[in-house]
Amino acid sequence: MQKLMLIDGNSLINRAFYGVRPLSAPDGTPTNAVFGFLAILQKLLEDEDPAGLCVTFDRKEPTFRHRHSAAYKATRKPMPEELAAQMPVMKDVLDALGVRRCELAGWEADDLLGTLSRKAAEAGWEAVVVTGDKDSLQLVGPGTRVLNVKTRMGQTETVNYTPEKFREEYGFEPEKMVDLKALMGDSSDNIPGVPGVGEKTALDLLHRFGSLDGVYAHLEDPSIKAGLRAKLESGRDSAYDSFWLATIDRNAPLELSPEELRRPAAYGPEAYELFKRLGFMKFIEKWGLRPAPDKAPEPAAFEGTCVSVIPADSAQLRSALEKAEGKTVYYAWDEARNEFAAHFSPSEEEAVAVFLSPETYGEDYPRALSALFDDRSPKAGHDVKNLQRALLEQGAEPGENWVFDAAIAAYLLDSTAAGYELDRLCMAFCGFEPLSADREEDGQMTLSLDEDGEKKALAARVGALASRAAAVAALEEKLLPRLRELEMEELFTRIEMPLCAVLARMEHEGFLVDREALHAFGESLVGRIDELQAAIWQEAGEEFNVNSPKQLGTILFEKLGLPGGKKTKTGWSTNADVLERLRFAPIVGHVLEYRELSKLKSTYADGLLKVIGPDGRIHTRFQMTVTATGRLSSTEPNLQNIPVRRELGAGLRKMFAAGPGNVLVDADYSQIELRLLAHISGDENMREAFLSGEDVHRVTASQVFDIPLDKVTPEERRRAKAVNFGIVYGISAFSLAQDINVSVPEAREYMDAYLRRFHGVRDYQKRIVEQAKADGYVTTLFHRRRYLPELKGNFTMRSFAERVALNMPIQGTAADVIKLAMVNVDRRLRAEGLRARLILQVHDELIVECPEEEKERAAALLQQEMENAVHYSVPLIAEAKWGATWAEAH
DNA sequence: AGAATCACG
DNA sequence: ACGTACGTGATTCTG
Repeated sequence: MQKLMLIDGNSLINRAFYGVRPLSAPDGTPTNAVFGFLAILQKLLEDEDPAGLCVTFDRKEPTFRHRHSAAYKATRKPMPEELAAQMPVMKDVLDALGVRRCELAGWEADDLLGTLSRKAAEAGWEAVVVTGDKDSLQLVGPGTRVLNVKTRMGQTETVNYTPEKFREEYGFEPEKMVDLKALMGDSSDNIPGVPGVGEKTALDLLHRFGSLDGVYAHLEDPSIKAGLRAKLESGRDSAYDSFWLATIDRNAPLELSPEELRRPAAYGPEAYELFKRLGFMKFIEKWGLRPAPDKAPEPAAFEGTCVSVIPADSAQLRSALEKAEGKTVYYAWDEARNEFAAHFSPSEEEAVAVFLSPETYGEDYPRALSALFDDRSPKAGHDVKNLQRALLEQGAEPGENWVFDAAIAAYLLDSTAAGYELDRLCMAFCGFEPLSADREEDGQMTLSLDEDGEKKALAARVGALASRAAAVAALEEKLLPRLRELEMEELFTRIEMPLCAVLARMEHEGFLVDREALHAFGESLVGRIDELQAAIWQEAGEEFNVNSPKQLGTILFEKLGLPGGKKTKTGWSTNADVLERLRFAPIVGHVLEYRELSKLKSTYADGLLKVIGPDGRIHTRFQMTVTATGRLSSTEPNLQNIPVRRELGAGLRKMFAAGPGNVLVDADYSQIELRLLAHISGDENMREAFLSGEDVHRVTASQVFDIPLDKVTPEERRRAKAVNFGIVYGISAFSLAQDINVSVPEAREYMDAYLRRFHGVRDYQKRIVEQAKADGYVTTLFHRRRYLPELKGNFTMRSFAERVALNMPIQGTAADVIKLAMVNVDRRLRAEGLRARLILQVHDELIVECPEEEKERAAALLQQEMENAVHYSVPLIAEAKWGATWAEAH
């Protein structure tokens, strides 16, 4: 049977709008809802592959029904301006894709969906109605399904309502959806229903009496309590009016037949042009959109002479670079081939590209590279840290004076963007894509072509790399002024750019690990893991995969009947929080230990062994453009989450060691986030706590529980610590209660007491949220910013965004501060001629490896630079220790 | 590919 | 009434 997909345009674009991060076309038109809509559409088309497609829209004019309803008084909520501005774009997009739109004055989108689905059924097609609202569920029936689309945290999920599914969920026939709405109403649709009757009551009434009429026919039924009966009696008119309002009219005067709604076989060039203009790279690729054959996209033409130089020796290289003196040089590299290009403009009429390939140089390649990156000019690139690391791996010098990184600039402008690849940035900021070097194809070309062909292939590689370098120049022109406008030039120039080289060297240096000890540790776990598995199977009475939460849940909560609340959307929750409460059952203790050990074995023992380099060291990769707050992250492997909290796991840190004759110096900030909260909020009480040098959690306990400082018990301190953490994260009483295992009212008392005592913090919280709502973003003390579009969303999203608004300035400023400290530490270590080198950062902790004899100086230097990176109204304290291993030094 | 879990600050 | 702490990454299972 052929499928006709009917989409409720208004409902879907609304879903797409909320919770989608801000996004706009190069000309400034907001496009986030359109983008979100397309993402949903793409998934729908993939899943369902319908033969026909139509999107319906509401008109602004009130419908016939609205005008004639006594109950319909309230005006509809106006569409947010930002969304309304996107409706014309939405329509252009659908037209360009050849998707039929349908709207009709005086008729609601629902009526059109109803009418079209009826026509589909009559023509022998299956209708699939897609909507985010529940009203259309009344259309479910033979030949018509409804896909209910929900968006959660950017993810879309659909519920497929067949008649069976509907009956299973609601317990009555789909057409009785109208009766349900008539009773319970629908605030989003301005359907009043019976005042005082909600979903629960309405469902119960329908299950017992079958329909609205049934309910009113049995109004005197003794099972209906007097209060409810009174509500039903006084709400009778409203209920029947609501019934009429909620009924979809499947006979709208529409002339469309399913045949006319067939999808086009291919998308035309209009779609390409429009999507390019909007910056929708992802969809151009996904849907294979192509420009009209006669006008392939061209980067803005360069009027002037363009010279490509492939120097054959260092003399030629030197002379090629002469004219670069003082001009910014833009670099690009090809990771797979290890080829590098420099691009610069000696004058407005000239452009020069210098290209280096290992093929030409052999052993001299490092020296040639060092020359290409010498310090006669400021340098710029895209993903500079990785480029610098590549040079270090080659044995070349990346040079100084790196002034611009397109990826980092774009990240500072929007730290929650989907990505910062060069192509994407070009498209978004300059409106064209650079030529990209398709590496694999090139590789095959060179192998199979003759000499002349090889020259062509080489020219293509040079061209592609030069074009990428030139793209960086174009991006600098767009991004740098914007960074200045947002007051982030300092952050960019003084912190992020110099940090690239520091991180490149840290990655290059790596962290020595004891391979044998790590292997032995892993092996030592195997026996116990097997024992535990056997015990678990025995206690369960059957063999199953303990690693499967699903199977484990079934065993624990169904077979063994342990008390467990359903938590996750796929079934039982079996996380440590849940299991910890069930420790009385021996099997649960065994599962917890099994989990602990298998985590250590798979992620740490086995995982780390896999990434030890030939030099015996682990070279993590620090990501500079990942986090929303400005922190670094660490991957392949992640060295920022090596166990420490529990004894067994902490043993791993004995295997992270200093090289022969060396020692590790580990310095960490004490309570940096709380200190920054004290400074940023200006809370006098909290500042005094830090200035006094007392343990801040004890001070907090003494204040919150109103007891003398020396009477604070360890348990009170523990709770106060949890309150402090919670405050930094923007806590609710519920979560605090959960965390420290007290009742919700009790947790609320703690929080109230806290905010009474630290009213500067309370004022700060209020202030920052208001500020965020007014601006749409929050910033750190270094002006790093994070946009918070979710502040405009529903309750859940808004609450989340409010917590982020509280936390980001604190977490983000801490990130700024330690980054600055790293730049200063690295600079001083080198200036003072020490051999000590930074090798790891773990958010508030820096690790240096140095010769034994430098340890005191390195420790002092670390502490000094960390404590003096900034001078705020609360001192920052760092403590440095040393040892042969990470375990000893921390 | 997404969900669940758990390691860290 | 809602739904429940901020920021990450790796591994494993599952559809």
